Amino acid sequence: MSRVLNNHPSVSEETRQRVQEAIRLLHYRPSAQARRLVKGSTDTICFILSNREFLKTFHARILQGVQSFISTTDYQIIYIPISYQPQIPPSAITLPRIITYRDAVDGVIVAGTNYPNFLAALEEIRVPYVVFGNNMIGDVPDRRVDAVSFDEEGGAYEATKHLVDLGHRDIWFLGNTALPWFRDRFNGYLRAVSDHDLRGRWITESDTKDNVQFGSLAISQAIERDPEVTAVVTGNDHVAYGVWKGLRELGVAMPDDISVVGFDDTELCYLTDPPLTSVSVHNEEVGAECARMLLDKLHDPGKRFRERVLSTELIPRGSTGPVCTARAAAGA
Amino acid sequence: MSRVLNNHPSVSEETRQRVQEAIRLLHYRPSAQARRLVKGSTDTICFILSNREFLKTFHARILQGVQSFISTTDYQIIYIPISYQPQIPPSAITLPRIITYRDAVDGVIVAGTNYPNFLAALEEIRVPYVVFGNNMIGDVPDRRVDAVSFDEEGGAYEATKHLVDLGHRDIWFLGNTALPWFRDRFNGYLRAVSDHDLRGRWITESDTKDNVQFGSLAISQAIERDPEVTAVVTGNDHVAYGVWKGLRELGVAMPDDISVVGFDDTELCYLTDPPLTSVSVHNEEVGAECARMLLDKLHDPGKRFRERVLSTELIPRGSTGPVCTARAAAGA
DNA sequence: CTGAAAGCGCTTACAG
DNA sequence: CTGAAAGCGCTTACAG
Repeated sequence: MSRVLNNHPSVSEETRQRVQEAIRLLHYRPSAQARRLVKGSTDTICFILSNREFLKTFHARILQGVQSFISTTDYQIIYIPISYQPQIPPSAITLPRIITYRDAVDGVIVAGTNYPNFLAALEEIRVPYVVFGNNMIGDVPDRRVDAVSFDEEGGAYEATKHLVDLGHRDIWFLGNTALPWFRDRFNGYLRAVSDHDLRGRWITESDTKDNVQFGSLAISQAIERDPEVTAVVTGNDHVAYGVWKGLRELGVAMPDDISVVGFDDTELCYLTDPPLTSVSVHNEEVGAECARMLLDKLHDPGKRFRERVLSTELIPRGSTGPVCTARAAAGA
Repeated sequence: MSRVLNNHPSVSEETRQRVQEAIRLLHYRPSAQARRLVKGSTDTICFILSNREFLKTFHARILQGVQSFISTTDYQIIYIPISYQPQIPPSAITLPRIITYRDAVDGVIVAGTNYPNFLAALEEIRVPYVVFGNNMIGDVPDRRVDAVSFDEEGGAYEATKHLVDLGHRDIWFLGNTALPWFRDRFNGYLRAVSDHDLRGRWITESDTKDNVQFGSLAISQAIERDPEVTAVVTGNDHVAYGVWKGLRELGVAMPDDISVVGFDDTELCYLTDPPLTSVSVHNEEVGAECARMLLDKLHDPGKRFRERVLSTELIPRGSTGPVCTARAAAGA
């Protein structure tokens, strides 16, 4: 019967029919466990979300990318959120039970916010894994991890350049650089500003963890300190949304007086008027790339892959416009 | 060795030590498959998201609830998005490979948007399942499915009553009732209005699928047709957000001139000024309840559970206020 | 308390 | 082309 189930070539048509008839009659369903035991593989990968309160849209899109790649194969995805302390030694981390088995999952995709100690713990039990690199905090010491990232720094560079190309010269950066990813974005901004011989100005410290609120506050401070400002690059869409709100309260028009660029290309972009220009990080591609890399590793155990960095894409929308518009408005 | 691993009582301390030493030395990790084969159970449940483009926040919260309940047990969750046609017969639906096995998953939680044919297909292969009931479209014919829902109708009733209690008499409902869940909410609104001898008015048709846009349009139409309107109940937070935007453009103050209630208690509630009063549906509790019911079923095979309906909770915020404020403002 | 054996339900050479 | 047997790596009575 096994041969019928697995489409073995050497089965006579008649036998095949008979067996399939019996299968139907008996409501037979094969045992996945027994098959896996003898096959030695599980066709299961694990998507681990670390240190996040729940699966927000950003990571849901990554998971979606993983899923859409994986769905072309026979693999399936186990979803596990975990949390752990950054400081504790690897051996003190309690790994999810399921990955402590030798053959329950073939490999792991590690998303969420992660620290080197967790990766070390995975190394210890020799589970093949791929990391979503952008939210890694701290360096992985001596070895190159297999990671997929998108280019925060390049995205911010592009965003800034977009404003420069529109004629802006007085461009601020608003975003709390205590967050590592905001720091990379800030660096991209700095490089772009310096490449174009402009003077950069910024607000990178924040009392609040609420990025929307930070945005509103920061833009009013920026305008106060620098009434000539015509454009801002923000740490993410939430900050940009806050900026939009702040501008409305101040009676400043976007983009006529001030152009605003967000980052992450979230749903927030469509909640402002006009919609936000933003940097899309293509989360689904990131997820698909994680999945691809992991499957490559599974087929080629022990092999190390270089970090793969996906480029971002600026999506121009109504929140950014040529600087002349702003001047005309100011002159009117 | 097995006895050591499974903490069998009758193992001498010395033997235990020796065995664990060997386990460490050899980097031994047990085989999940072999154990499951002999145990006969998988400790795996499957979270199926039907007919959705991806895991949005609403369902992510349900999944989170499932997860947080399940994490107190030894179960794990396989995540599978699927899509199928509502009209085709059950036998024509391609079920995810994994649940066609007899012992790969112990049970299934069905979320997303679902139709009776899919449930029938699950019945056919005798997989224990629990359905998230609110997004079921069409009735399940002769038998009671095991489902968990929240009370849309009651939530809308409560929202409307909240406005009545604040003194509002001219309350509109805005929401496209082509969507079944909006229809239930509309019914709750109607019942509340009728219970308080008020005349209800509404806009329940829409050309656009964009609820934000619908909200903006609808509120301006409502005001045009009925300048006396002092409050609106909306289909969900997106509609309410659109209403807020529309009000700003019209120069109408919220809540001073018009009070607004949203539904779902999403992140949007904090994006308006002031924040939206909304009806929380406690997604995580819904998820946890699905998980609890499914595990109950697994322990008690064949048992049918009644649909469990969880109550919603009105979360009052700044977008609703007493009607007197509005009158005072109008008089000023 | 512990060793040795049976058995879970498959797949896959091995004979015929 | 197909039947019968070995073996995957565990758990759990069964002896001792």
